[in-house]
Amino acid sequence: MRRHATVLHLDLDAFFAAVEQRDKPSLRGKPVVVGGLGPRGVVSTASYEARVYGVRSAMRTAEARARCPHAAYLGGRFDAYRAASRIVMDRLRELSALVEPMSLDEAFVDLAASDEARDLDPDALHAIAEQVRADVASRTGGLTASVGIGTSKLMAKIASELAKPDGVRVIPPGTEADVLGPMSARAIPGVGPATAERLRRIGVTTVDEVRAVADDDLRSLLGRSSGAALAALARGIDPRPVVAEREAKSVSVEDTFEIDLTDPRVLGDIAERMGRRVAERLARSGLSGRTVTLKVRHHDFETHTRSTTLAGPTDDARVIVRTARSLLSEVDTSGGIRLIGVGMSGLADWVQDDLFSGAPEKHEPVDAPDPDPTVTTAGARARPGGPGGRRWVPGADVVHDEHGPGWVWGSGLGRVTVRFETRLSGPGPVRTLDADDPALRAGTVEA
DNA sequence: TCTGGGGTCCTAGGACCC
DNA sequence: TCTGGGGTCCTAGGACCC
Repeated sequence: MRRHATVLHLDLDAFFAAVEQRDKPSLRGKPVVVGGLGPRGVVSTASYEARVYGVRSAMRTAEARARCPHAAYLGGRFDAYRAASRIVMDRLRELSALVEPMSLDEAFVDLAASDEARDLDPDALHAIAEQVRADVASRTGGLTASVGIGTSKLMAKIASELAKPDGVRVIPPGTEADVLGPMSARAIPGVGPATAERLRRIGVTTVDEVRAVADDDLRSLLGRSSGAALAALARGIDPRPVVAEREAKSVSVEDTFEIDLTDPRVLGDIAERMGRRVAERLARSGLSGRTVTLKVRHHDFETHTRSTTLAGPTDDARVIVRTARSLLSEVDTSGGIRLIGVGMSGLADWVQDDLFSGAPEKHEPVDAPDPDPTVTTAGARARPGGPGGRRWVPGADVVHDEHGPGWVWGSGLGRVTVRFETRLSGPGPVRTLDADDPALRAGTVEA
């Protein structure tokens, strides 16, 4: 725990709704709800005027309409939100170089890395927070923010929550336990509905009561990692640093349909479009990924994922789309599907084309495919086999046809062997073709 | 007119390797 | 030939956050 309160947390009040009220004066002072407007939409943000009627984030929009029929219901204008967010984050970076945005409307700032915040007594911190809030309001055209300051991310976040709306709260060092103790265990980040229910069943509802539980008991109740984390957080111990840049670990796109869909061809086309969007976003970020995941939510909300890990990273829309389609073909859609999604993980910040050009542009690929790749699928393991030289074929480690994925099994003497197999179909056809066959690069080898 | 979209982290089991 | 422990990778699911 830090000896000084050097972590600041800023949270914009009812952000999306506030931007709408700022840009449309007729909405000021009135209930505004931003969220999905379709039959299956949910509330993203409710203005404070709408909250009076019990409208909350994550509530179904239909229920919000029932509670507050006279509110303005808006679908959201993310370009405007992004622009406002950028202004706020820039202001925070004037305060300290170490700013960690958590979302468009929220960020942590490490004041220990600040030139401005040298004086760390509570009154001085209060003044800094008020100055930031005033600047945010003037630069964004009137948006209000709540600011909390404490000795850790946990305490700063708790403080901004206590400051809401439109306020400041500093939790001085040494007072953490007093502030935290009487609060609901739900106030601790990481304690959601499921964890709160488990705690309730052993008679624990407040932070003080969490603190009274032996660490070992918390671990056996919640798992090793979560249990240990909760035991520490309940005591105000939170060593998590403020981190300015975090690398993305996955990229995904998903969509809930207005009505359940059953036609595999329609669903396949949707998966195709999603795969393309994932590829675009990867390419725009200069990323590629190895694991393609298909997410399917059935009519009854049963949700499943299916994934395939490729032998090497790609941002090729054709490969992503074919893999997603192949995964979808394993799913029974006859009962009705309400959502599908396509995602990519196992990201690398280089793309396979770099290998072709022979010159990695940004970084040396630290986890580049082994020159003699061993390819793993769920149920089948293939390794480059056969006598004679073997050669890595960039971009062609996985190819597809109607049999599912096919793996480059081995190559040599200018020839490449491709074996088609999936977990479901088992070993399939084998083809041998010239190493420079364009179908290899294109991933369109047929069995 | 039940339950969004984009993420992160954790757990657990099986396969495989040494 | 049998047994086994530790580490890593992969898949799937769950909880959580904003």
